[in-house]
Amino acid sequence: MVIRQRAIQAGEKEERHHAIVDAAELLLLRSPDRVASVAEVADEAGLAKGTVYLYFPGKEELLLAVHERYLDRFFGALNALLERSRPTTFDDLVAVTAEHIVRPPLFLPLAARCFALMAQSIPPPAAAAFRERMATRLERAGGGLERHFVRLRPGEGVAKLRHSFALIIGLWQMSAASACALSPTTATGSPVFAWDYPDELARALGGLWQTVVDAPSAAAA
Amino acid sequence: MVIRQRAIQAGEKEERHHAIVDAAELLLLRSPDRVASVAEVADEAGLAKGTVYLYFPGKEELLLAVHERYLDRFFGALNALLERSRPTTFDDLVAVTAEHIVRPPLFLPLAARCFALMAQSIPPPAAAAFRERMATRLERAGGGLERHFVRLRPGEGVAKLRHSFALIIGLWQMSAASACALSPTTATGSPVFAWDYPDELARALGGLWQTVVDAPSAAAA
Amino acid sequence: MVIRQRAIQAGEKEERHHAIVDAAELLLLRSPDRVASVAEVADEAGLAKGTVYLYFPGKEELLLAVHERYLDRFFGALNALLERSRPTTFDDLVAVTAEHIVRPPLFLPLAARCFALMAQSIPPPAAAAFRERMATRLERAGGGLERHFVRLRPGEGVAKLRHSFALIIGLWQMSAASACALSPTTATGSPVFAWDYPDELARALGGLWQTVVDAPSAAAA
Amino acid sequence: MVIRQRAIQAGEKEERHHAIVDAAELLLLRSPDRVASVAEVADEAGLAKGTVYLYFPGKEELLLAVHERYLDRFFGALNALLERSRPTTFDDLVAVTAEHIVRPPLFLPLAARCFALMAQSIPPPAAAAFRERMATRLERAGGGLERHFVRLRPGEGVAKLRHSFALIIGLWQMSAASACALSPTTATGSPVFAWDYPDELARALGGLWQTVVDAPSAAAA
DNA sequence: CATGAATGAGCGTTCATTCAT
DNA sequence: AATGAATGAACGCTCATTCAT
Repeated sequence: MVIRQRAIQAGEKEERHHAIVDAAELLLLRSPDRVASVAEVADEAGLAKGTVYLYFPGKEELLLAVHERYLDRFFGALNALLERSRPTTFDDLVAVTAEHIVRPPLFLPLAARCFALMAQSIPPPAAAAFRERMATRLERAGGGLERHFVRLRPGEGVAKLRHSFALIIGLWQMSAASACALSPTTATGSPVFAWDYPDELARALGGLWQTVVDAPSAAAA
Repeated sequence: MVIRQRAIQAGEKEERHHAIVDAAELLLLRSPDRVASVAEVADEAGLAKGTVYLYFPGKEELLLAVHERYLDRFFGALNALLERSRPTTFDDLVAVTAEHIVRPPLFLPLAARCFALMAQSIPPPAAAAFRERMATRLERAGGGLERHFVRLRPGEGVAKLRHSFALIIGLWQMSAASACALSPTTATGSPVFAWDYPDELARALGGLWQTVVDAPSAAAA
Repeated sequence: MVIRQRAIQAGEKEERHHAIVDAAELLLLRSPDRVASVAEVADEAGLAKGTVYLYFPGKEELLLAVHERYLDRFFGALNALLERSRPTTFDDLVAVTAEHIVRPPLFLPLAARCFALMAQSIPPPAAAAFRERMATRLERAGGGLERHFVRLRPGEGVAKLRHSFALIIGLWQMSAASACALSPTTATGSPVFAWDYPDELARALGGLWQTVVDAPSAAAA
Repeated sequence: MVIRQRAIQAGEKEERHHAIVDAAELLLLRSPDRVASVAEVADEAGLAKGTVYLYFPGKEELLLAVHERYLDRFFGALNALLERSRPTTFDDLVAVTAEHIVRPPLFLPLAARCFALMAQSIPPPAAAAFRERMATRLERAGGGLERHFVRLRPGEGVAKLRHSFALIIGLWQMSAASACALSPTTATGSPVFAWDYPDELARALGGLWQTVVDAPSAAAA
């Protein structure tokens, strides 16, 4: 095996951590239907299997790290949007969602898998730590939403975010489940399942946010 | 080595099929965190392992069959509601959901698992067949909704149903993921994740249906 | 892999069981310093790895089965000796020991390993079952000894047997530990460790049985 | 990343050596069923993993060092006993054995493990060196025994010691193997294995030494 | 001297699926 | 139709040891 430099400086250590997450992500992208084995991840990162375990307690946590990176990007963009001085519109929110959640091919399948992981394979302390980190981001974004959308009462920002996320995930799963049988032959019997995820999501979110967004002018009046 | 009667009669075949699904469901209920092996299911059903494969092409399809039975019960109740002569209220819908989706301990975890299955393990033809069967039920229920809720334009009944289902599933997964780390110590740092699924679901569905439901007087008029 | 006939008759099953134990024994003999992996054993037996687990709950039990077969042979010979009509002498006992314990190259190393196994890796119920089976043989042999050696009071037969076995095992371990460093260069500094196991064992057993054996004529007189 | 003083002084070197053995012993005592990893030992000693390898060629030798320390204590006490001016009785010997071998919770399990080690994992030169050191102690003690017990002919002192040691070790292993399955339920079918190690050992040693000890009057005469 | 990051061989076990009987 | 014996791929994790710094 290629012996890379040892990571002795703190910075180098973070780099290694990063490299492993990168490798895991790459492999996930390359074959979306299966989770790569730790051996494959290590190989892709140019490290030995054991080395992965110096940086992650286990395979689950590694997967979660990939997921968290995507979540961070999304929340980063969302909070940037909400903390600008300009007002934020519903369309802005949809755009951020499209950009960071719908467009990356990994976000949604990974999120779905990680929900399952959290509920069974991740050791409770790690799960709790993850949850706490997410809570911080959620609260910040929730507060931001309440500032921009005056119809949201205190606490409703976080709740709306939660419901939106649930909708995004749930709808994607239904879409993915439906889509699997469609590709080879386009012979779709019923049009009930022939819908496009991004469009349908926009409509669904529209329905969920309708009363919050509908007439900002009215609130201003 | 008990050699059972052959299930020659058509009725016996269906009975066997049923018995296997029953066994799978029972085992799923008995230990919710793991999926029973085919051997266990066969054992519970009083059959040999190989016999299960005479009735189901594989383990996935067996799981799907359990899921479908729950879905059938739900759609049966929903369609019964919508096809009565009396008007149906939003509260009626919530009640049916509570009764057939939230209350049974298996519906939601099974649904989440089956979505994942459909997207990767179920052979496309089987997935398509399942989808078709669901499509029938969905369309029927969607049409019923449009008759009872006049604000729903043609096609919106099915869409609203879809969105609701997505919300129900997505929110449950978030709830399950959060809940895992909470039980032992109630010391939750942030209240952002400390919520009750049924309550939160009611609120979320309320948000989604708000504009459809808001003015029942119109329907009465 | 070679697909052997399926073992459907009870006799065939025992044959398979036997074949696996044979394979394990052969591998143990071939490389005495390591325990073969289950894969190797299966391979040697011409079976698939999984098949081994149809016949043994785990690797430990397999090893124990090899050990037990040796023990059975020894106890078989010992009890045959004690249940003849002719009187049994101490030399007879030594001969049986030499034949079934000292001569087979596997008995002693395996016994030592199995003691360690019993104390940690074997699940208690299996260990208890093994112990019970041995208890039966021990008691029978102990009773036989008491009939042949009149100086042994009730219960002392089993005890003497136990002590003898402890001596046999313990001395062998000391011998094995000493021998390891002797083979390559015969340059033994001190003669304290330069002894031959069989000889030394005979002397040690002589010491242990001296008062039991010494003057049978006196007892007869 | 604490950088410790270099152990330049010879005294410091020995201290380090000692500290590592102490750590290993402590960990062995703390969890008797498993052998601590080198990392744990290093940690317990407040050193880095690599440092352990500056003081010991490998893990086995470390274990052996712990064992040897116990052996030294035993031989120290035994030789002190034998080199007093007062006569030594068999009961004195039993008492020393009880004090230094049976009572310390580590002696016997460690001895059993080390015998296995010697026979396979320890490199022959190290094993030979260990053997030599033990030979010295053994011969000295053997000679002492011959002075105190007149029935022992030249060379029999060492032999009797060897046999006793074999009996002590072997019987302990049988005891440990039997004990494992007894604790939870005292429902032991057969009493053949229900015996107490210290008692049984006393009886067994009594049998082995009987002819040597029997007539103390002769020594007194 | 001391460190600790990196290595990578090693292995028992499960279980969905097949197919000879 | 039913059985259940046989298959064999798949994989996470530990930990003694090395060696660059």
